[in-house]
Amino acid sequence: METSSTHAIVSALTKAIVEHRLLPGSKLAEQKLATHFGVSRTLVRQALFQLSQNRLIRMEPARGAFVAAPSADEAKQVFAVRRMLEVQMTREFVRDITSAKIRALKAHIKQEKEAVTQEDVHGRTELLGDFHVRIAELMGNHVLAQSLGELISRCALITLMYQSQNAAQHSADEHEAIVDAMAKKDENLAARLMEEHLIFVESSLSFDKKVPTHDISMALS
Amino acid sequence: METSSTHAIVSALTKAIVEHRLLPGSKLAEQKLATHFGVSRTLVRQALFQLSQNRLIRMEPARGAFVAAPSADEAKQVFAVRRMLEVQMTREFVRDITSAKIRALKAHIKQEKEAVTQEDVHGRTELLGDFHVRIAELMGNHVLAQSLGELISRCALITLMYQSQNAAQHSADEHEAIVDAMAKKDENLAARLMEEHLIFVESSLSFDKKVPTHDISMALS
DNA sequence: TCGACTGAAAGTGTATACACTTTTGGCTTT
DNA sequence: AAAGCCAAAAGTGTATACACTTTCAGTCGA
Repeated sequence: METSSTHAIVSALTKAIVEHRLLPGSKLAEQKLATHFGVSRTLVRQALFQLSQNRLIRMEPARGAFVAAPSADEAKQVFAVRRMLEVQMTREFVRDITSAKIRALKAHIKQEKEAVTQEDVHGRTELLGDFHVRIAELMGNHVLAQSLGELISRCALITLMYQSQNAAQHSADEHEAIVDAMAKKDENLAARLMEEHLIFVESSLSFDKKVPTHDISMALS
Repeated sequence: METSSTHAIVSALTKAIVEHRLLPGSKLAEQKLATHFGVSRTLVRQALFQLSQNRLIRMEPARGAFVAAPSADEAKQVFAVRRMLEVQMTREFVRDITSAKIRALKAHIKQEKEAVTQEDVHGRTELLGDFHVRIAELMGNHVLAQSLGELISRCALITLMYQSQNAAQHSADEHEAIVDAMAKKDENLAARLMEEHLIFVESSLSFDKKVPTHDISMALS
């Protein structure tokens, strides 16, 4: 099972949602998606179910699927979990660090900075989130990487909408400071910086904006 | 959408898998499940997809669904994530503790001990896992509770199979010690006990046993 | 006797059909 | 002109159909 068709649909929709080409609240009509992707509603439904489990969309009985619009409260909870997880992750990462891992993270940050200066909004948001997943992967813990990835894409729905370029620049700088502390094997400093970083990201969000909705085929084309 | 039929199937299968009435490796044939639950394959497939996302089953293309058999390595990773998450959770829980929360946890432990002395294997495993989720719920963080719940049911597949009554008794005792430390608002002690507890649970597992497979209708009846 | 072939049975993957619910647009009524 | 109402259109929820793949039993050949 799990033929690649549905996976392709999930990926395309995830990307569109996280990049805010599909805005929170947008209706995702099954038949429209089906014709867009050239498949039957069956596969679209499978994809939508999967997305609803990732909390990227919500499904209302007999009414259909809509792009999720996480509440401020939910966002706070997601960030609280990320802090719990990532502070400890940072500590364990430092305990088992190698120069190769440091190099990998520094290379990543270089990419981030380029995306920021080029004002590549989609690219930069993806990279800024990937930094955290990257650490998990470098630890070799795929379960951690997956869990964290889900949490991050869940709040990407929020961050991307409201993160200014300034904040993005700041994030990249903080990533750099974290890696520097890691390189010095200063576990406590790295952990503290990571915590402060997450607190900063969270505090830089504003939840009082109103968002319009969007046309599906335009967003996916 | 998300009509309750599929949810009922997911619950029934989850329970059967976690309680080891369906053993790792068992085939879950769609038509058999469909007739068992009195629905069409459509709904069964939805349920199976959901379970595969929770990693309770794995699906092979054109071959079908099988109860997952997590590897020792995967189990280690899951426990590593749990430690990261729960040590911090314990700290934050202590910071915001009330006597009502302590009472709730103590009541829970009482139930655990009863299940252990009555050798109620299914009940005790559920309760021992629920203790951890309960803490998350008492913090009011549903995201945390859900994430943790998924991790726990994922390794329930492992723990239940191999946990002896001795180990279960020991777990309940450790839960008690943790709550005592919490009640004293000793954040460091509570966190350390939680970490040691998780290390103990993990170390008490053995992965070298072989498991037979099972008949579906027998397991679900 | 054992292994390789073969065809039927069983099972999965996707599309379609159809009942039922929600939405929509216009018509009536006040 | 605005509110309520009804029928048609659109959309969701579940079952079924059908093509294709895997599995398995039985047969043939070495």
